[in-house]
Amino acid sequence: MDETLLITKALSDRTRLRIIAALSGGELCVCQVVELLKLAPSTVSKHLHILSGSGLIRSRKDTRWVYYRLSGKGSSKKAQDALKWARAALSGDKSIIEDSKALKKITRVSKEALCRAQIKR
Amino acid sequence: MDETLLITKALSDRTRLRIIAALSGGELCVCQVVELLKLAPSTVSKHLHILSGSGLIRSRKDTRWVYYRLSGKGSSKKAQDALKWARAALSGDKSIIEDSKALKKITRVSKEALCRAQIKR
DNA sequence: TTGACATTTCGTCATTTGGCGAATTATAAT
DNA sequence: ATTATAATTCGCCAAATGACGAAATGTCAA
Repeated sequence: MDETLLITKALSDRTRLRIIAALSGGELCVCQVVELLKLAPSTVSKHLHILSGSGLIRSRKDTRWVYYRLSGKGSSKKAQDALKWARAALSGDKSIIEDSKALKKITRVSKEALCRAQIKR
Repeated sequence: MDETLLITKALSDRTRLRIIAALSGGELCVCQVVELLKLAPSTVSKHLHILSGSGLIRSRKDTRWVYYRLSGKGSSKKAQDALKWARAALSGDKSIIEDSKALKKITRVSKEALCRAQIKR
């Protein structure tokens, strides 16, 4: 029951649902999620930590950046099924659609503005 | 997103997950759920209220007793799918199995001991 | 009608949660 | 080496949550 509870608790927050939906479009680095949510980096980091702990998302570190993605194969069936439900439940949601629009802009400019160092290489 | 959040919040508590699993065996009256959970009636009532508000369960009043059941057709697809996921996630869980054993005893004796008035009719 | 019972509502309290900024860690640029 | 950047951890605070008992509500029994 503990794993199930970790999952439902992870999904029981508006911000974390937004993160799940945002990651449905592919992996994002923390700074991009911060830009989308307009929350303090420390706050976002905590949410990502909670989602990670539930097995719903995974992280990968690339030099200075940490990228998060929805966890696919390799995660538990419970987590996969929960993700499937959550993504379906959120699809079509008004605020989620706005988020994905905002995300398009963010991923377009992030390489210049958000992560300036990245473009300089 | 609000309905989705109501559902995930409803599922994000150990006691409420136990209630969902308990109702998988069929409807129960509040006093039976109280007996199973060993919590104060007021506490159980509040949990049932939260689950009702999310659309995951429904109630029916029969004279002096109120019976709760998992909501089926007629509830939203989100709720139905969430229930399906939750029930699958909980099936086989150790503490849930113990609960269902305890429930067997409760439903067997409740008509005599728990709801004495009921047998007197 | 009076009393008993099932359930809910209300008020209270301790714990958890979500937010922030400051400090810390790790990595890259100068 | 020093500085700057991305992310995390820590400590703090306000708000939400889950527990209880007392009181209120509605229904049945005597």
